[in-house]
Amino acid sequence: MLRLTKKADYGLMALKYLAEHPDSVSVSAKDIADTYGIPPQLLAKVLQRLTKVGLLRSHAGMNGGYELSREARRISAFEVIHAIDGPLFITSCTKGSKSCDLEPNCTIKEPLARVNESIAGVLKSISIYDLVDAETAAGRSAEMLVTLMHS
Amino acid sequence: MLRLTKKADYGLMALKYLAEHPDSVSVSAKDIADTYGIPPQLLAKVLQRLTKVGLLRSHAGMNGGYELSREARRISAFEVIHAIDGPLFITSCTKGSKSCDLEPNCTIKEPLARVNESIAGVLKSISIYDLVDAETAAGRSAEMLVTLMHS
DNA sequence: CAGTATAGGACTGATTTTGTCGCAGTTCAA
DNA sequence: TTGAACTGCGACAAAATCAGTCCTATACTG
Ligand code: FES
Ligand code: FES
Repeated sequence: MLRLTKKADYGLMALKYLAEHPDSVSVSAKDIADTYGIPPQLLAKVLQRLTKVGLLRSHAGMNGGYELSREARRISAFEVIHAIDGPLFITSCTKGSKSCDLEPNCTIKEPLARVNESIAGVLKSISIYDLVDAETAAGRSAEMLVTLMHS
Repeated sequence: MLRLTKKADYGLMALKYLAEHPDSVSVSAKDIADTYGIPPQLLAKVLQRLTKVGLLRSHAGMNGGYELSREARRISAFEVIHAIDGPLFITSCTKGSKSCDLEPNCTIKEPLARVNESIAGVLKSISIYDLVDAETAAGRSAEMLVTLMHS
């Protein structure tokens, strides 16, 4: 349950890699795929998607590749996951498109929406930079959560 | 993404139903399935699973059915989801059974484990009773979270 | 015993996820 | 100007997971 798709995982790994190599002007999908041992073409698609939503800047051609469009500190895990896996909804029926047939009966959706918000809050409080410098993540996460809950 | 399986949804709905009908000594799977319009046999399996892990008590035979094994306030959404959807967590590679092949390279797992804990915390702070009396859920959730984070 | 209910294994079909292939466009540098 | 090394897509195939059904056994009630 509640598991991230591999694509999202790949995306986070790639962004982390980019954050760790700010010196390189741009890194190709293949480079990242090779170092992590993940399917190059699949990673390429993930990175293309991240580019499309504006988290990355791409550069075609020889010595081309990708670079972060903002500093790692300003890219949240939520954005990445949202871009790749789509809007995260804990309820099995996606409220967005088509409400499920048990809508009138199901009273579980509402309270679970709050849980959803909490989770989104946690994810928003984690930045790519936090993945690099893992130690700071816990503290920041707790801080953000408290303020989030008081709002 | 991050969506609950329908089974887990059904399980939560059923438990909520049971919490709302404490007067009835026991309720059959069919009763619940009918009121919510979900496949009876599927719900039956879910309830069987919940019985197996001790969240419900079952009673075969005529006028048989299920009842909560504890008060609704003491059954968390986490337990229900965990029982039905299994222990798999936000990291795509289940740490429990078999570590994925990119284990040595992937440095993302660790920080994400914290996120995982936070989410589990939220789920643990929601009880079946909170689903019934939805208004209180938000408050309790926030409270629990803050204490959780400070531990 | 007859009827109703849980218990659970096996199985099929639907849906989602994961990964591949092929081709078109872009950039760079020899 | 040619070709190698890239990104950008769309379609597709393979694999895994989920949802739902069926069938049989067992337990309890009256
Ligand atoms: S399961 Fe669809 S509205 Fe709750
Ligand atoms: S994806 Fe398996 S260890 Fe990170």
